[in-house]
This record gives sequence, structure tokens and C-alpha cells, in this order.
Amino acid sequence: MSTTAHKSTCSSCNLAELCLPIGLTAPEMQRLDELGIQKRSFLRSDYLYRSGDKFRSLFAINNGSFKTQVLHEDGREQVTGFQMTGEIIGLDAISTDVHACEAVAMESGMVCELPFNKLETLSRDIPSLQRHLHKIMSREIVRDQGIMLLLGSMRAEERLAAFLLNLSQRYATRGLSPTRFHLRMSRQEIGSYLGLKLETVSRAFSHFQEAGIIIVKVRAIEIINLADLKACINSSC
Amino acid sequence: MSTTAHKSTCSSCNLAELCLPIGLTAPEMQRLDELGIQKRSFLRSDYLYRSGDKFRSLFAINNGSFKTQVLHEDGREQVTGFQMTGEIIGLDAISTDVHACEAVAMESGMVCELPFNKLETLSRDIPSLQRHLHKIMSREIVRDQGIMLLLGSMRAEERLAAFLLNLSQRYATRGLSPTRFHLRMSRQEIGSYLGLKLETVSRAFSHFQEAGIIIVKVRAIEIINLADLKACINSSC
DNA sequence: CGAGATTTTGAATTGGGTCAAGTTATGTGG
DNA sequence: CCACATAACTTGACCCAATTCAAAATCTCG
Repeated sequence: MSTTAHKSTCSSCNLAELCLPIGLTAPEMQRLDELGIQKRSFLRSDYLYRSGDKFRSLFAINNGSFKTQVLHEDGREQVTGFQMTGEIIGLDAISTDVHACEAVAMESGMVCELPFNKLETLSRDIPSLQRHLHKIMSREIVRDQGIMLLLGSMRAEERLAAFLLNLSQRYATRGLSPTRFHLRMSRQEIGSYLGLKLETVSRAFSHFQEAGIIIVKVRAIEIINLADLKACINSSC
Repeated sequence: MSTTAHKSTCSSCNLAELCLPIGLTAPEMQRLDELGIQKRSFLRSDYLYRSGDKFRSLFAINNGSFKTQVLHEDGREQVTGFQMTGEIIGLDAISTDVHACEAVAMESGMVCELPFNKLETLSRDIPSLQRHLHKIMSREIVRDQGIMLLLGSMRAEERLAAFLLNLSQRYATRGLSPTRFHLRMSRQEIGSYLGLKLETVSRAFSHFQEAGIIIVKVRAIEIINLADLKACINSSC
């Protein structure tokens, strides 16, 4: 927890999702700064929030990564997403003022806490911020629809291919290699996200490797042939 | 398309989701009315919008019902939801200004068209409307997470039980019978929504009937034992 | 009424799950 | 820095829930 948190400006906070793409003017930036954004550091396996927690803030991930998961009464849990630098989490809680899922850190890092009341107030004065907030929420809805398509109509290897391609594309967006990266999540977590058992995930990785599409060294992934990986998605390889 | 559309007030438009729960004052109602809401009628199998259409408006369903579905390049399609009276559709399009899915009428009815630009402008002046809009979007995110849980971790009969209970609850909210209702969608559409084949859906219906939990006459459903149906969801009956 | 669409049911098949064993990482304390 | 313990991952063999294919029954509507 930084004691100089109130001094953080939008740029120092790296609110990529929130600030960069909306073209705020300097005075607007100033006002956003007045939100009194708090930075918070977190360690691997820390909970940012839990299901049932009172909602106060959204969180912009400065660096590090999270998984979000929903819990069912009977103990079942389903990973609903993996979030990385620049992404916003907590949107699910706006609906009821209570968090509907939980966010667990997969590696340590920093978040900016964005008090939602203040964000709403400010977005009444700054139309571009208002619009941007709407877009972020809508983007989450579209993302979720993509996962439904995946879970509802793809076979195991198609799901894994789609997952790897999604990661690849998100790393590329962040200026990292789209073909060589390190998985932050376990086979079990990937399986939960994709609606598969961890053994199935492992077998699919092995199969892609045998097919010469990727090289897998446990969590280190190298995509040898992006086109082939894309082709997997409708032809089942 | 009604020529008296501009005369429609909020209450006559039955914008349950949008108006009723937010406690607008009379002058605020007036302003909302100034949106110039257009009513539009539609027939069974009409498209309200298609994937790729330019985004202009959200739609509040006055009466009738829709399915929304996403399309994959290879022709696969996945039903992402069934919407009924009082629900808002089109939220997915805010993110890119283009509709990401398509909405097809399952029975004829009426919608109110809510021009999104005007909605945004107005919600800058009416905080309760702003808050409500945010809640509607967030609720959609939570709903989607529930479907991910269903698709990712439930067996066929659990999925169908969850689906029937969801319908039951939504009919109850609308003052209709929670135990006797008519399905607006085919086995094929239910299957797409639940990530199952139509034969599997049909078999699950038959099994529930044999178990004395429901009575099925094709699309006419009677739930005999709500508690048993709920129990299906974690014990696989 | 009749034609096409939808639904049900049966039988055979299979993709992914389950269970189990062995292997490779990872992290901890000495 | 190594040795050990524990967690994570891989692989094999078997099994079962759901799919596929097929045919019959029922429904819907012009």
C-alpha cells in the first residue's frame, strides 16, 4: 500500500484501459486525478475481492494478473476469466452492489482502485469518460459471449487453440511476443476456464506439440505455427 | 411501426427494466419521454438487428420474445440468451458501435427503440438513470457468468433444470405462473443455448417426466415439484 | 387434410472423464 | 546449495455421458 497514492497521476497509474484510448484533455486528466486513486500492491494468491464483498471500486490492473471465478453453492467453481495489465475488473458487482465473483492474483503486482461513485460523478461531466465506461462494460459482455460460444460449441482442442490465440493476441497488444510466453495459470485453472478436466488440457497440449504446432515446456509456450493453430478452431486440426 | 410513437410515455411503453425500478420524478419522466421513443412491432422470426449492423439504439421489449445468438465464421451458431418482456437488448453493440450478435423474434410483439446517444446525454443529467443503465449492463455480465458456470461445469440434466428454473423465476416476476408455461423456443434452440444436442434435451425432458418432476406436452411445461427440480442441479437427480 | 417441421426414441459410437501411476517442477528449510 | 516434500503435470487404460445416425411419431399450419 503506497502512502503516496494520492499523488499518482493517471499516467503514472498506467490506466491503459481507462485513460489512454479516450483522448481526455489536460484539464480532464486533472479531474480524473482528483478521483484520489489509490494504488494497492498484491501478492500471488491474494484475493482482490471475494464473492459477497460490498462493492466500492473497480480495479485497473497496473501490472500482474488475476483470475476471476464464480462459485456455486455445492462447491463447484468456474474460472470466468484471466485478466492482465491494463484490464479493468469488478464490473460484475455494479449490478447488486455486491461482488458476484472473486478475483485471485496469479502473480504479484499493483492495481489502481477506482471508487465507483466518484467515477460515476466524473463521467457525468466528461462525456468521453462516460462513453468509455460504457464501452468497457459492453466489451466485457462481448467477451463473455465469445466464451459461451467456445463452451457451447467447441471441442476440447478447439477450445485450447482459441485460448492460446486469445493470449497471443493480448500479449501482442501489450508489445510482448505473441508466439513465446509463459502461462501464469495451472492446467487445472485452464481446464476450469475451458470447461475441461486438467488431464484433457494436458493431452491437448501434447497433441499440439506432436503436430508441430506449438512447443510446450510445462508453462513455457512457443507457438511455431500460428496459422495452423487458427486452423484448429474449425477443422479440429 | 406506430405513427403515434412520439406520444408514447414511459409507462405506456412498459419499459419495466428502464423506468419502473429507478424511481424517477415526474419531471424526469417527462425528460425521458423527450427521448422520442419509437415503438416498433415485429413478427415471429423477424431480425431486430443482425451481427455487423451499425449500432444506434438499445431496445426494450414491450411484449413478445427474442433469442440472441452469436455466429462463428464456420457457420456454427450459439444462442446466448432468450429475452422476454421488460428486458433490454443490444448492450453488446456499445463496445464497437457494431452489433456483435443478432436478435431474432421467437414470437411477434413490440419493442421500444431507445437511441443510445440520447440515453447517454440524458443519463448525464439524471443520476438515477445513469446508475440504472450501469446496473443493467452489469446484470448482463453477471447473467453471462452464470451461463459460463452452467456450460463449464454442469451435466446435461443439471443444465436443463437450471434453464427451467430460470424461466420459472422470470415468469413469476412477471406475474405469470412459475409452474405452468409454454416454451417459445425449439429443442434445437434450447440445445444451442445449453451446449447440448436437441436429442439430449428431449431425453432430459422425458427423464424429468418419468421422474414425476415435470409434465411435458411438447412445448407446454408443468412443473410438478419445484424442489425436486432444484435438487437436480447438484445431485444430478 | 397433407406436407414439412419438430420431437421422441432406439442403438451404436466416441470424446472426454475418471482413476491410477509415474514424472517433472517448485519451494522450503537445513 | 542441496535434499526433500509437495504440488503440478503427463500418460495410460478403462468407462460413461452425450453425440450421432436412423426411424418413427407427433405437431403445425397453409
